[in-house]
Amino acid sequence: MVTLKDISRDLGLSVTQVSRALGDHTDVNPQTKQRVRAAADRLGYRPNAVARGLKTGRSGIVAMVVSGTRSPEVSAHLLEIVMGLSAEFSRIGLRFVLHVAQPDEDTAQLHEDLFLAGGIDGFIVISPLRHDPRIKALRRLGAAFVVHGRDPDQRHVHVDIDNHGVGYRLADHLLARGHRRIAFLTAGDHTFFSQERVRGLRQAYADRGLDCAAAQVIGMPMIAPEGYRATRDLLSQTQPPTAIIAGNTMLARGVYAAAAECNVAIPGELSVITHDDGLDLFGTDTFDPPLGGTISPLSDAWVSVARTLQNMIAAQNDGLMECILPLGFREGGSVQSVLD
Amino acid sequence: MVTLKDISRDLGLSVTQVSRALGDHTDVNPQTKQRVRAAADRLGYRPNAVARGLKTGRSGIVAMVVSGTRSPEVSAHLLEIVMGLSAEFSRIGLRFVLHVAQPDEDTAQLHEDLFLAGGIDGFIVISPLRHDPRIKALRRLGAAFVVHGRDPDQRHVHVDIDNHGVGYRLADHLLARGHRRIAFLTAGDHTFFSQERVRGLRQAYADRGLDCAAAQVIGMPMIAPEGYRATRDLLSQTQPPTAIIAGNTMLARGVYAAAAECNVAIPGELSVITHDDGLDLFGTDTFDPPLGGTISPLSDAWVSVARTLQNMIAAQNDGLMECILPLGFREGGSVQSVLD
DNA sequence: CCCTAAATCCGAAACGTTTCGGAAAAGACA
DNA sequence: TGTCTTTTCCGAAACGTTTCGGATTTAGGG
Repeated sequence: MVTLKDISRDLGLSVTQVSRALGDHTDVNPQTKQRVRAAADRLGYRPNAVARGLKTGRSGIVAMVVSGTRSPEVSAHLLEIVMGLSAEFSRIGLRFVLHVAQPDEDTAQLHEDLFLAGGIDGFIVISPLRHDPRIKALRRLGAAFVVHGRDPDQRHVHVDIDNHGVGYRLADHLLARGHRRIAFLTAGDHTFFSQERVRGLRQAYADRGLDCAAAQVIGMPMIAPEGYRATRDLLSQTQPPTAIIAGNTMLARGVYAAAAECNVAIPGELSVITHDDGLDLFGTDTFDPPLGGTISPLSDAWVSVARTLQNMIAAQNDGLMECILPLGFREGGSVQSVLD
Repeated sequence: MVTLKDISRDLGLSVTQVSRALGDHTDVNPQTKQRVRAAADRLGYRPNAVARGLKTGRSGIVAMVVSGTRSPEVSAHLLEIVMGLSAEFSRIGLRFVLHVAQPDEDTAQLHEDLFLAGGIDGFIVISPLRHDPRIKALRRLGAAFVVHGRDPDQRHVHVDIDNHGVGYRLADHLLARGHRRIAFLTAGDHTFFSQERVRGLRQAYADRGLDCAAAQVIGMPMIAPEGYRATRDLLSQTQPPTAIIAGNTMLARGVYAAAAECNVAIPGELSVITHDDGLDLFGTDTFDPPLGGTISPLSDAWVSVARTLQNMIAAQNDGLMECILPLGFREGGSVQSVLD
């Protein structure tokens, strides 16, 4: 391994000056810098991240811990998220690594172990639950971390979207077109984002003076097979809903499949609408008819997540920060009015 | 952060003795060990992995770099692999992390950067190509790594199965039951394992004095949609094959789907057989009729991979090691004889 | 009571880097 | 010539750990 000392010996300089030259500090002669850089190149010097980490207390590595899963969709979704985060972090000079835990492993403990061992500057937490134990652990440890989403039961830095707005706008879009019996396929009640969306939906009914009892809120894992199953059930009711809100595009995929199988035309006999997180996988443009709804690309979220975490690491910024990303809307062709 | 120095001060001992006590060395009084351990517990001491890494040159972290992908099946497959490796490494006290590269990123360069920065003891390489650039880079750097699979163009430590045997046994099993027109759905020719399997298949024909021209070898990405498409094509031939060998269970899934859609009965009108890597996802018991073929659980491979890498890291073992895992066979109910 | 060996301890150096405080040299100005 | 800046450099300490070599104490054997 080539070290600073090797370069300094080669050049007859002190280790100090070599370090400062490579770090482009001010108090080193410009042509000395050149010589040092040349020598470093020639000898194949690579700074030792471990030594640097010991001295500076920073490794340049951020991590995310996720639980393994059996669902191919969840895996694919997860990996696309990881790719997005990875790209964003490498853009700002940080390295992003993933630790995949066993499904039954205690991830809060894992975060703690990882943090206390040192060598990890910060963490990303996604899909927080209410009273999320990972967040609790990271807070207790004083670790730098940012959450994508929000746990209302604990204060923490987060990047999120306006989920109340998502529920409101999706419902309102349907209500404005005469729909009343609306089914809302969403996550279980253990997640805040789902609670918020439901609240938004109810608000939309209320703002129009309507009774939200006409809406059916159904919680489930947000993957295609569940959307399929729920839709089959819904369509076999005596009074099936005229519109379905799918919490994400995977659920929507299931809704489309079930509708096709039941010979229910979209949007003729059933309107469908979703929130689209902009992942390639299950993109709304792969739907026929094209799927409408709110849009907020995750790729935008990752930019904020990465930058925010970088700030926290650099500045020990303890001031609570929150970043709510804007919401778009795409008309699509999956909704039809039921007004006369 | 609680350090050895804190403990030593608390106990009136030297840092040396504290370190040795916690390391359970011989020349420290048993009851001193107790005191030290108690103090460490009480103060909440956690060894600093970075400092230890600087001193020992080992971090206890092994990594795998993979390219991101668009295919949900590949993602799911990958994540299950990662879970398996993760479990195995954590069992032997090493930490396994994943770095997901962009699809267009140079992974060989990434391995190099990661290694030269220090802090990573070894690497896992899966799905090697011929003349694999990652292997070339790791060899050049003298890094510890083990490959699952094999690149015959370079010497390296690897854990693999007998792929010639896989091809041979699968083909032989069908040939013994009278099949001659056999389609073999496998990976492209850029992978050694596929070449070997094909060689095995040809050998099986030859050993029976048969002309292997009756076999169709078709290369493709080994995922369900491709298996589906290929099977549709095959079944629409004027003389369709009487048996299909699917390179893995994902391909087999596609084969089953296509056969069902074409109203071709398995095994009545079409025999199917596969190599099963024992992943939960697409397990052979989820097939109807149950899918037969060779078996070699990847979970077994991970045990070897982890242990081998551990040895390499510990002992700088440069002696070329190779580990060929045994092959099982499961009869299943997906093959029928075409003999009179 | 002395000598040796075992048991138990400790100081100091090392890993490779960053950085603080100062030192030397050179030029500017009086 | 002497003083003051500016430029350019360097020694040494520090991060937290492991480990080598030696030091001190205690026990055992004669």
